[in-house]
Amino acid sequence: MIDTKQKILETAERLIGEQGYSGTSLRHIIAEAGVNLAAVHYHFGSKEELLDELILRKAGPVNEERLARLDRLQAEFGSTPPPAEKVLETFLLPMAEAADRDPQFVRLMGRILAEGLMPHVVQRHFQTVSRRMLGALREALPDLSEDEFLWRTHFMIGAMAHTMCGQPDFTGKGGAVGDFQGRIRRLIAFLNGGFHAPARAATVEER
Amino acid sequence: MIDTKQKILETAERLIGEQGYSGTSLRHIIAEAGVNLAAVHYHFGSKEELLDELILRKAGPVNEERLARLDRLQAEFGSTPPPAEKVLETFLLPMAEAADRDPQFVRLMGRILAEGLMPHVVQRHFQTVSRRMLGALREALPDLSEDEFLWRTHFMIGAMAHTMCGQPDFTGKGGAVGDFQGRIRRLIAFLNGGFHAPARAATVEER
DNA sequence: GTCTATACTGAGATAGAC
DNA sequence: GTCTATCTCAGTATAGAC
Repeated sequence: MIDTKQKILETAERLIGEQGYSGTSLRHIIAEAGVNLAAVHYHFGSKEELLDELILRKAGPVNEERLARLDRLQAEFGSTPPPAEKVLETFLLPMAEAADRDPQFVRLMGRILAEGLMPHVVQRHFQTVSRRMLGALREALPDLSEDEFLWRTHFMIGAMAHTMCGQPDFTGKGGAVGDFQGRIRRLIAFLNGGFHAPARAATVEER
Repeated sequence: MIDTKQKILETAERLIGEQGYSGTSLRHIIAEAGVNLAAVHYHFGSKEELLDELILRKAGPVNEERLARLDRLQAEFGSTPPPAEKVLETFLLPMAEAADRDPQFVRLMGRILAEGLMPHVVQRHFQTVSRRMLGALREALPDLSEDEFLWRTHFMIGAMAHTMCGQPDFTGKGGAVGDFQGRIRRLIAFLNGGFHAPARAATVEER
């Protein structure tokens, strides 16, 4: 049945989004999906390749949207590089919009990034978009040293991953659980401030 | 042998720091330490409690140093709240100094935070210091709304965790693997910029 | 009190029957 | 394509040796 593969994908996405990759066993997935354990290995090969397929299906459209928006942004600005905040928006807003449509997926991606698992899988699906985004960001921030810039993108990835898979402890008051766009707009403002901060480390230790 | 417990702790710290908590089996630990599997459960009860003991031994002194520095900082400033950057330093620098002495531990802690595992264990060891730090940070940033402040601390945790357990991809050039203090000073500058960013993402840059 | 030997359950993976 | 049976290795539990 073609349904089998689809049911595995849907169930895996939901459960991994809820409990993380390591926290979700194939046996849990197949029980909820009502399929046989060996079917997973027949259709995907391994648990890791199941995740790979999941990422491909969900992240692909988002990454295409990102590249399209960056194209438009750079065309709009012509020869002058677009400001960092605009670049951050083309990178982060498509994900936020996808998240409000499909919250499971973004939590899944956040968990993958945060857990640091399968870097080769992540790299394969995101290296094109990340190379272009970081290039555009670099042009917007020509005054930063190369090391400083790389570290700040590292900080950005960490903040982004953590934001994708969780929320702060709103003790007492509920705090909007959904509303990824609002959350991501806050993140963009924060990151923009961070990227434009004076680089004092560079003055303390020279490189 | 009393050495058994110590050997388990040392080996576990090293291996978990290298491969993560989930990626390190007890059987790998006991093989390297040259002890029996059941000895782990005799001394610690479970893999999770072994990690708990590890965190207690290593994070305890760092957290005491953090609180002591915050005390001194607040005493120094009297009734006016110390600026955010100073508060961030009292929170982050003790960890960086410990890291340059003992790199394994900070990578271990970063992995725990990033993997999002055992939140109750993390909470128990860090709730005192985090409550005081966030309180001091809040006083330094009275203009932020409560939600905005909470989200920004969330971004901070993500950037911090990611920075503790990894480094950017210095393609080609090596990039100092150690030097946690330099890395953390860069992070402090970045976070300080983020915390002081205008609350709503403006269409036009103003910095 | 400390540790060893051993067994139990559940994880991912695989071979082969249908 | 699907399913049963089985393999290895994970964390855990316990009885008993010293």
